[in-house]
Amino acid sequence: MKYVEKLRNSGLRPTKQRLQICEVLFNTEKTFHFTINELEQKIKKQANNKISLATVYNTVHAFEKKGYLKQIPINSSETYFDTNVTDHHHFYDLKEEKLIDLDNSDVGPINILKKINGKKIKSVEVLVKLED
Amino acid sequence: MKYVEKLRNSGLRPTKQRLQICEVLFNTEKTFHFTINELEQKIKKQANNKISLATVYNTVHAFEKKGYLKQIPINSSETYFDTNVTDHHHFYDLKEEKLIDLDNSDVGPINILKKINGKKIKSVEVLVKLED
DNA sequence: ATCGCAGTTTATAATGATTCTAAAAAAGTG
DNA sequence: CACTTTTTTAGAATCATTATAAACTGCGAT
Ligand SMILES: [Mn+2]
Ligand SMILES: [Mn+2]
Ligand SMILES: [Zn+2]
Ligand SMILES: [Zn+2]
Repeated sequence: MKYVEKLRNSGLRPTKQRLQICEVLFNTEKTFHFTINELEQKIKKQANNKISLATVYNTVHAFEKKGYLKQIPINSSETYFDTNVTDHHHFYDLKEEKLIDLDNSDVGPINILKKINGKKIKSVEVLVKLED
Repeated sequence: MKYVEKLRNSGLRPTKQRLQICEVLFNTEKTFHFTINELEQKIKKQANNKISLATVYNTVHAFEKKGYLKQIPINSSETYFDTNVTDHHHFYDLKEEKLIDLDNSDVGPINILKKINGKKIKSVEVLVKLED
């Protein structure tokens, strides 16, 4: 399995459930955005067996902590995750409630002039809300 | 009362509760960020009488709809609101879980090059996460 | 291979922010 | 005041997420 190493190197045991979730999340051409519920549906369909919801949450949080996923800050009732962990930005289509990637090259360089004492910048994220 | 007109002009009846919440939210030098629970505490202390939690929610949402407040997209269990409704950006101090304003002038001009067919840009918000 | 243990999964319960409900109170109108 | 509409309210409901604790599994040591 191609994800066994990845998991072992992260100190995560390559369990059947984690490997299945890896397939769904990472074995694709394109990266994508998802909620936990969307992921659960995808697993059920693509791997056609169910993984406990608690395990899906646990795994997503474990992967996030290891840097394989990131959370997108959106005002939505459900948390959105992204399999694209490179620095990039987002459109948020308010009507469709869908995220669309915005490459760094689609946004001019962002220069934060203000400094906060004793703190360093961890990330800079732009959210562009879209309406009709 | 200085907020009676403001409410009437928005089609909101100037009730005792709304006026009290106006005092807490808008009768200050500086704008600020808050969660519903922080606002409830502030009301209890500053106006020393309690307003039903449902009313605080109702009022905050009514004010948001009228454009007197805005919601800040953050990954937090509680929703954050802002009494500063001008276009501006935010630092988010991950350890303190506090928002700090970033003026437009503290961030270079942002130019979104990508266009989405049939959609227009409603807002552009930058979130800068801070760590130690 | 077997043992033993820490790590993981799971069903289910608990939590907690937010929303809903429907009855009582207050505001606006004349 | 009498009447209508809006608002407030306490409490219940909702629902995404997290906690629990028992069963299971991966894996290194014997
Ligand atoms: Mn989370
Ligand atoms: Mn809300
Ligand atoms: Zn993305
Ligand atoms: Zn602000």
